[in-house]
Amino acid sequence: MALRHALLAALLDRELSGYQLTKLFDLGVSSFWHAAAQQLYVELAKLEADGLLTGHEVVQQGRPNKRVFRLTDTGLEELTRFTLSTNKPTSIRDDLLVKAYAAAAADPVKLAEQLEQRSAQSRAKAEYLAEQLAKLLGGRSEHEYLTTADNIGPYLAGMRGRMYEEEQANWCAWAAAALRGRMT
Amino acid sequence: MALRHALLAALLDRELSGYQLTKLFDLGVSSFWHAAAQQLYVELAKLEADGLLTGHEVVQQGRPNKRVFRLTDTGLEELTRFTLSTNKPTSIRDDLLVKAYAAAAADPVKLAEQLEQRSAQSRAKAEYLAEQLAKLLGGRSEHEYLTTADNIGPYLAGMRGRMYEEEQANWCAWAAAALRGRMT
DNA sequence: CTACACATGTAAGCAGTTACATGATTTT
DNA sequence: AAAATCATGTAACTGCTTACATGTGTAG
Repeated sequence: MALRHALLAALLDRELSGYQLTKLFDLGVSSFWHAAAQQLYVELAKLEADGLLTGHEVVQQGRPNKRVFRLTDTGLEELTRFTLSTNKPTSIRDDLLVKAYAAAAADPVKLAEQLEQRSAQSRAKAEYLAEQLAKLLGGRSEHEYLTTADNIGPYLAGMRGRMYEEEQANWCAWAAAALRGRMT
Repeated sequence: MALRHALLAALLDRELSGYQLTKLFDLGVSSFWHAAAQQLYVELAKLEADGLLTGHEVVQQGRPNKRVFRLTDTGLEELTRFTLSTNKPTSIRDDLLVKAYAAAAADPVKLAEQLEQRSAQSRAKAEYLAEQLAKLLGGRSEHEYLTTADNIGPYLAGMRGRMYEEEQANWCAWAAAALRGRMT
C-alpha cells in the first residue's frame, strides 16, 4: 500500500472531496508525495470499500455537488499503525535532474531554458507554501504554534515542501547559469 | 520509459557493470532517481536487446567476473533526444513525510526517533556526496571546474543531491525537536 | 458561446515492487 | 566457518501511468 496512507493523513482532522484532494496533492503535498488525480478517485473508492473512509454527498449551490470523505475509527487506527511501520525507501524520480546529469549529451541552451523554467515554477510553489504556512500560524510565532497547536503535522510537512521547492529553484538557477557560462 | 534514460545518463562517458550501477543508484543518484537493484539488471538487458548499450565480459582476479556496459551511438542519440523531451511530473514518495503530516495520529516519541534516525542517514549521505564532489573538482575551484571540465553533469546533479540530503537532515532534526518539545 | 474551474470516474497496459534464487571470493 | 562484499539474475503481482469519458456551473 502507499497512496492509501497519504490520503488517510490528508483526511486526519477534516473532510475533503476527491477534487479538493487533487488540489492538495497537486499544490500542497506534491513535494513529498506524488499522485495523479485519477488515482486518487480509485484509491478513495477502495478505502471506502475497505471501511477506512466514509463518503457523504454534499449538495452545493452554484457548483456541481461533491462527495466528501471522513476517516472512520478503523481508518484512524490504520493510520496510527502506519506511523509505526518501517519506511519503504524514499522514491524520487525527476527527469530534469537526469537531464542535468546527461548535460554532456544535451544542447546547453535548451537545457538551461528548461532549468530556468523549472526554477520559476519551484519559486512560485515555494511562495504558495509560505502563504499556507503563514495562514496556519495565524499571527502566532512559530514556537508558540508548535508548542500549542493541536495538529502540527501539516505545518511540519509543509515546511519541508517549502524548503524543497526553494532549494530546487536556487539549484535550477545556478545550474542554468553554469551551463550558459560555458557558451563561448 | 523512465529508468532507461537514467541508466543511459549514468553510462554517458564511462563503462560500468550492473553491480557498480546499483551502488551508484544507491549512493550517488538516489536523491533524484530511485531504482531497485533487480530492476537495473532487467532494464540493462532490455537496453542491450534494443541496441542502446553493449555489454562486455570483464575477467577479474580475486572477484567474480562482471559485465560492463557501454553506450552505443544509438544509445547516445536516444539520450540526447531525451534531453529535449517534455518532463514528466516529478515523482516523490516519502513515507516519513507522510508520517510527519499525520503527526496527530502518531506517538510523538516514536515519530521523533524515526526522524532523528533519518537525519543521521541523510547527514551521512550528504557528507559522502560532498566527498565525491571534492574528488570531481580535484583541487580546482568550482568556477574553474564548471567553465573548463568536459562533462559537468555529474557535478551539477551531485550538488543537488548534496543540498537535498543536507536539508533533509536539518528538517528531520528540527521536526523531531518540535515533537519532543511538546512532551510535558 | 467559448473557455475555464469544478467534479468524478473507467479501462488497458506496464513499469516497478516484492519475493525468490544462486554463486564466487575476501575478511573476520 | 560465518559474515560481508561482489556479482547477477527470474517470476508473480500490483500500483501507477496513460488515455479515454462525461457532465455542471461561472465568467468573459
